[in-house]
Amino acid sequence: MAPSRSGPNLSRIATSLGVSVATVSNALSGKGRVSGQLIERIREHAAELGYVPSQAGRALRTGRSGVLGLVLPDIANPLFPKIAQAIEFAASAAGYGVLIADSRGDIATQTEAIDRLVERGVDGMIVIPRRATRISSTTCPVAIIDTPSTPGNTVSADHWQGGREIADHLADLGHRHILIIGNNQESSVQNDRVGGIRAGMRPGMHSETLWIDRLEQDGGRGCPLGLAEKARQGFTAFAALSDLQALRALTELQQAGVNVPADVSVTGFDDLIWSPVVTPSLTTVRMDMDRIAGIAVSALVATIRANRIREGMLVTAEIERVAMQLIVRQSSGPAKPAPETSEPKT
Amino acid sequence: MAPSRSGPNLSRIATSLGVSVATVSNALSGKGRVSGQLIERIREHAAELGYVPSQAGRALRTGRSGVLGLVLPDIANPLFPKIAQAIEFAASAAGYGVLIADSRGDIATQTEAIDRLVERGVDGMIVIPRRATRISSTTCPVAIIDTPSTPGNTVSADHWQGGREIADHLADLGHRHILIIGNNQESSVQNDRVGGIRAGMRPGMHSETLWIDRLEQDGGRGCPLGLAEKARQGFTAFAALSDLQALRALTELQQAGVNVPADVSVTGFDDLIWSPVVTPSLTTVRMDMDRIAGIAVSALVATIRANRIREGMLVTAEIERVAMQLIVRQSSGPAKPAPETSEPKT
DNA sequence: CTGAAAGCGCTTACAG
DNA sequence: CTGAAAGCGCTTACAG
Repeated sequence: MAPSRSGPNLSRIATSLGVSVATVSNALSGKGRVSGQLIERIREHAAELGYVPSQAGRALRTGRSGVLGLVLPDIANPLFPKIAQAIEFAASAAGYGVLIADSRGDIATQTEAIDRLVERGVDGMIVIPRRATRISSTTCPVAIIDTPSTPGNTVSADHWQGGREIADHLADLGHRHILIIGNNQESSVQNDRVGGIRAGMRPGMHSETLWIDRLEQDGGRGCPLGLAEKARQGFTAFAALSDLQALRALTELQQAGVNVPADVSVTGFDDLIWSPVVTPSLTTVRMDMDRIAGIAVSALVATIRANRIREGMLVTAEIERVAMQLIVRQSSGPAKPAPETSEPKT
Repeated sequence: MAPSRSGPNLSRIATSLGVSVATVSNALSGKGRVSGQLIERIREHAAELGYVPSQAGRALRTGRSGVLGLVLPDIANPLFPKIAQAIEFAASAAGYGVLIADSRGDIATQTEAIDRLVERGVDGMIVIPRRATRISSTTCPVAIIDTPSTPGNTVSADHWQGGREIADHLADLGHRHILIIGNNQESSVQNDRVGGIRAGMRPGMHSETLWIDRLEQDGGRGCPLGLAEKARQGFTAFAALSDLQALRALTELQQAGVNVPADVSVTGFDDLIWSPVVTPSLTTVRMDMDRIAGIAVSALVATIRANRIREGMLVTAEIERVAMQLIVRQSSGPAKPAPETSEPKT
């Protein structure tokens, strides 16, 4: 015999009330024609019994699980918790549960994670892909959150425009020599940001990009990036491609006795949790996670509602770009007039 | 008619192979007695067809969903992503999916989230409760991750012992006047940590606790904690109750021209992502998330496997405490001999 | 070793 | 307005 559930089911409510299960189902869902009075009685009784509908039964019957999958590369990376939260908000507002799968930054794991989600019967999924992965067609609708430079049905922040915001801000403050600090030349997000910053250079401005190998300091022993030296060479603004790198830059400069923002400005990207907490608080650029998550989830939900499941379905035909917003805090300020040499040595 | 799935089901494999669904099911699961040869044929054919078992059907039949719920207060809080990741690892290694529910720090939402997870048919759940919440008994096994000071079946890091590690470390370095910095007097985690630090004070040592109202700086305009002044008063060590506060302290001191670790030491808790990244890298105390998650998940899985679902079942009779580990980095060093006054003014 | 049958809980045409 | 019945896909005793 199949095991029965702990709680009451439709049939128990039905017999206990002397009506049919169909009527109970209709009354509870408000779908079939049931007299107002009976609806009342049934709902009351169901609540009394603490009836909880079985998702398994419903899913089997309707072919819908009411669950969305979320695949991300590494939730411990400080950028993703916010987006995961925004997706959970949006999904749960739309009545969906969220099944997470952390692909641990690994492509094979990502593929496997996607398969597992399909097995679990998700109605659709949102994938934040590992760097430049193409998602092989799956058996359910997929929305991708990535860079605009990724081809396909993607929603994303406009990282390039975010870069322009930074460039404009620094230009307005009179900075002419900008050191861009990144840690991953393969990242399309970082490349888009660099592209935006460069495109925002005005006549007489000049930028140079420093790629850091390792963000952590080796064994805690410290291996400075030589930023104080860069400041001496004439760079007055340090534009990091993420707040984590901005933090690295900010603290190294402070430790070296370079004052931020009096001597040099530091900016970041992403408005991560510590940005408003550090001294000086960090000027950065924020993406509207709620908006991005909302677009992805509602595109997904619309597809699920409209169509039956089809092979490798993608939910957005066009790429959606969501504007990033500049947050000016204390770490950026007017450029100091160049000291002796106006042209930094390279 | 009920909608049929996109992919093949047992019945299709069965007819296509001229055997019964029971045999196919047995062959695939390896349970009933099926001849080796037939098993081979069936599995091959299933793979060829790209058969994916329906979780809905299985769940309905077995009463198990193969999914665990994870309820947490705020996944954007930097402490939780790591634990969420560890839980996802452990669960997925045990063959379970993880449905997340972010309670947004709100107790009502937390209750609702738990109900929703039950509706979705999770086999068990892990709750990281909002501050000092008691979990009302639910219809499925529950494991709680919290402080040891929480009563009930809880697994947790030993925050008190973590505090002792910090106190011992600072004492060994010769520090006598310790300023403890916290931001939440209601938090049992922070109180346990304070308790541990205080308990580790040696004769001649003295500590004072500073509770910060707001971690962020108001509107980015800056509202210093007055730590430089505290340093002048004779405090040589600043023990923050979390790395975020440590970061606040570290950058404020640096900005004020106080050198860390030459002038004063700064320590944190939790080994968050930026701890090894800042200059100087941060001495902190780490909890073994993998261990905690492993204990919670395996206790849950064992309960699920052993018993049928019962009302408000709790999975661990005893509180499990997992030791925290001191990570010494550059932000802590030998105490400077006290300047003029050895007794700090309070 | 293999198959026929029941049943998990639900929803949805359809008949009354 | 209400009910009887079919069926979603699976697993598990049970019979052969």
